[in-house]
Amino acid sequence: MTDVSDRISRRQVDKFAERRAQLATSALRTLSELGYARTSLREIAQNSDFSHGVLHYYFRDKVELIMFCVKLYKAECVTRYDQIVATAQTADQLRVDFAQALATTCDEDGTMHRLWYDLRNQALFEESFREDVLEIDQTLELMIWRIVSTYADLSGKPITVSPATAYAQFDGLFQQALLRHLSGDPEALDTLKDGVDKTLPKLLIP
Amino acid sequence: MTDVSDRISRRQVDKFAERRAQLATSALRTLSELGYARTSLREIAQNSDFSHGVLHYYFRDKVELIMFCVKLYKAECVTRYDQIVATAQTADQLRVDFAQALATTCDEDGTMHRLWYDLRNQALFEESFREDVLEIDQTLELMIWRIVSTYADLSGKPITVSPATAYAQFDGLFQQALLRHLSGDPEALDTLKDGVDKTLPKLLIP
DNA sequence: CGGAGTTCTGGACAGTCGTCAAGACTTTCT
DNA sequence: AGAAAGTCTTGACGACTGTCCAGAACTCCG
Repeated sequence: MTDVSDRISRRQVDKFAERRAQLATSALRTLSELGYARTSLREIAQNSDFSHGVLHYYFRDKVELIMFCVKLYKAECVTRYDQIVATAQTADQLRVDFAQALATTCDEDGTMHRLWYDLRNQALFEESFREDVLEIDQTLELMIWRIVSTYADLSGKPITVSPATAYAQFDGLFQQALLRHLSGDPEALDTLKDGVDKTLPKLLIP
Repeated sequence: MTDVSDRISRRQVDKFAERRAQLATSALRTLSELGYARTSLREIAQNSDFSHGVLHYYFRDKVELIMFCVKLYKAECVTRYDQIVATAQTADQLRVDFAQALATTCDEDGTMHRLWYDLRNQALFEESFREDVLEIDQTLELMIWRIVSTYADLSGKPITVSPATAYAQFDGLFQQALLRHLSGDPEALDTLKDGVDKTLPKLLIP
């Protein structure tokens, strides 16, 4: 009896979550194209297989939908960099791979990443965004910290800065590169790689 | 053709420009409070001494008004840091003053600065914003570069990074601190100062 | 004073927006 | 089979937006 109802409810929950993810995935296309402010629920629905009303069936409001979208993207994004940590054999290789990965992300996922920055910026104004934004920011900081501490291990030297400082520096480099890159600057990606190349070693004692 | 630019050239520039500045100043209050997306022209007018119609008498559209506002703020902002360069006697003093100035700006002008970040972010989506945003960004990069190169002179050591990299790092630190500070983190400003303290010396050859 | 030029008001317009609810369609259970 | 629950569509609502404009109010000079 309880087994049956459990299975039923679980299956329905799965289906519910599945459709949420499906809607979120198609919403991400629109959001990354237009940004938070200019994206309407009708526009999202038009770029999906459903009508605009269904969004309120699966999400409480616009904010919940968008937060869900960005978390979905970020969760997948972080794993990509952990692979670099796992496969790196030498400090130099890690440094090069990391710089290349940031440049590739900037190039291929630039439109997605600008959405993240857009949302993080909204958190500067709207308090309701802050909890989720800070949480995502924390996972990114930890991701960078795994890179840096692995680099330190491979180099055999201690780190001199805090996780927050390390993250802020690379985030600044990436953001700057993103702006230049989207503006059509052909050197943006190389400048990014150069910046990372120079910055990473300086986080350790020479 | 009655255009805004016509009025500028035809009339006594003084009075027209004066009112533009007056409107922009009062608009800055609203903009820094609500951000780009949520600020309407009616809201701006309500926080000024005029009605909403007058904004289109002095500004072509919303974009021109907002750009004018941010340029106004940034012009004043940059000068504040040049004073530090002018008065610094030693490298250590410059480093401490710079770190303190960033922390003070973050604390006192945080709401203004988040507007700048908001606008720079819009440029990631809207092409029409990019020209002005890149121009302002350039003046900020140069401002940081004057700090760094003066610091290098006083230290007697050469710089190892490009202006773009130096600016990106400090900008990242500031932005991170701003988010934490506005979120109520009491350590945000100290973390910022610590990050700047650690970052600035590492831009030079040890 | 009077009229021309300038500045400002407040309403109208044509949209867009998020949200909601009534109902239709589909799936699942009894 | 039919009932129940779940899913989705459609249209409507009020609120809000940037822009424009007719005309009131003001300034200034002859």
